[in-house]
Amino acid sequence: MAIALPKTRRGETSRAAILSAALDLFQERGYEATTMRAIAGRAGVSLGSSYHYFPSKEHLVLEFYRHTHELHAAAIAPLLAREQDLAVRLRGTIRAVVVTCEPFHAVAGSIFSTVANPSSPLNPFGGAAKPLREEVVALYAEVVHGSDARIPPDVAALLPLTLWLYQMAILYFWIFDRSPGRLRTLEVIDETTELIVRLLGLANLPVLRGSRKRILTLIKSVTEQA
Amino acid sequence: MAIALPKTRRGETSRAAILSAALDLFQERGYEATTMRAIAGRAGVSLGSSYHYFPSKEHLVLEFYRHTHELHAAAIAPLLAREQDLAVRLRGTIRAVVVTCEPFHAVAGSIFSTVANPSSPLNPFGGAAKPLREEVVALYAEVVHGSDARIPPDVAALLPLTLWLYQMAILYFWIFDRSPGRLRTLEVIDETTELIVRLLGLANLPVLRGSRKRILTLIKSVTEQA
DNA sequence: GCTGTAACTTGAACATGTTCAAATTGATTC
DNA sequence: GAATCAATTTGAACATGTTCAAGTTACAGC
Repeated sequence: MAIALPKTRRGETSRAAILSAALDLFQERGYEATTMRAIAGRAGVSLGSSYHYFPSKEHLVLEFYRHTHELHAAAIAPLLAREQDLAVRLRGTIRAVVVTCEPFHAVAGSIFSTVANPSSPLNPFGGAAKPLREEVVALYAEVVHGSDARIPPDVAALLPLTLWLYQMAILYFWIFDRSPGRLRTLEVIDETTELIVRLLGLANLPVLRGSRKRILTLIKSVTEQA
Repeated sequence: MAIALPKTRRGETSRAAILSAALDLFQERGYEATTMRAIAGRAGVSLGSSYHYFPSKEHLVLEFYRHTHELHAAAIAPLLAREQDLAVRLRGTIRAVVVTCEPFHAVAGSIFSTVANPSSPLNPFGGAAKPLREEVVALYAEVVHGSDARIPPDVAALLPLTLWLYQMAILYFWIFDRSPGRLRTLEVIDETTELIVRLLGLANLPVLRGSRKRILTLIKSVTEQA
């Protein structure tokens, strides 16, 4: 069960070959159609060896997820370095998510459901995915704090986590999107990012103060469970 | 693949026995721990017979879902007949969802993930689950329209579908809730239902008009995909 | 060079969802 | 009552994720 980190060069080679074969095959055939035997076969190792480095097929998905996160982070680095406007930063970041994931669109459905399973070790609220989740949340913290938007501290504290949830919602929509060029998802992104930024601007209105407090308490309560 | 509806009394008996055995076992052992062989065994039929009436194990989950929906609808009927206040109706309805589902809490995780899988025939946005989804949406339409709340028509038109989404979100939270008596979920329900009703009251404020239109367009766009 | 040990590798074995061709049943028709 | 035929039932066979005990490798210490 425990993940065995390779301790020799030979082990590193094997682990890397298995991971690389898995990523390729997931992309080529999808998650379910990729068998552990096929992964082992392409990696040039035996079936049992795969289980030495990855406790289950699901754990290979986690690596897949990490892979796309790294692509995404690299893709938006220039934007985050250059741009100050929050709406532009947010829109660019979320657009980049779906652009980065586009090659995996056909695969994404089964992967998402694997990850959404609360009893899976991989579910984003749970233990195994925690390091990766924190990386993504940190990325959204940079999106927010690197902007020139003036956001009340109580809102700013919870915004990155909320944006991470928002990203997951967009991805779920994207999975169902069959429109050419995934245009509908891009439209929804443009709409929602603008809406979010606008609502952030309204958060200081007296009439919304009460609701804002409620919402913040709620988000804190919901997320601290994870 | 096609679902075979029983055409003889004998077939009806078999189908009913399989379904009943499945519901019992899902509750006793959970979804994954229940094997098709165990279902067939308890139902007193052979393994192959189960597949004559239910194309897959997942399809048995759909029946499970339908079962809880019927329990839920029955549970809230008195409330809906008596009460006029929207906040009370909504809170009672959502509370009843988690109360009804409580016996299945341990099982709910894997069931939810099965259902959330976009490539599953069962996913709530897709085809096979459509009739049931429409029943649930209709139930929320009754919650809204049977109240004395005065809601703008454009909002009222989309509210039931939105509340259905809201119910799914609450259920997802509930699945993770390990607090005694599921108190945290009940708290979140109280908070969110009050928030929803309050925001509905604010929807007519001029400053929110623009956002309201945006939000409605968005919800329509998101849901018509299904 | 030898030995011991930890790391690594292997593939057979197992459990379980699913398929399918063949067997059985039971009602309808003559 | 015999023939027919669709509905139903059966269980063996298959694919695949996972486990595990046994085998192999390679390096550290002598």
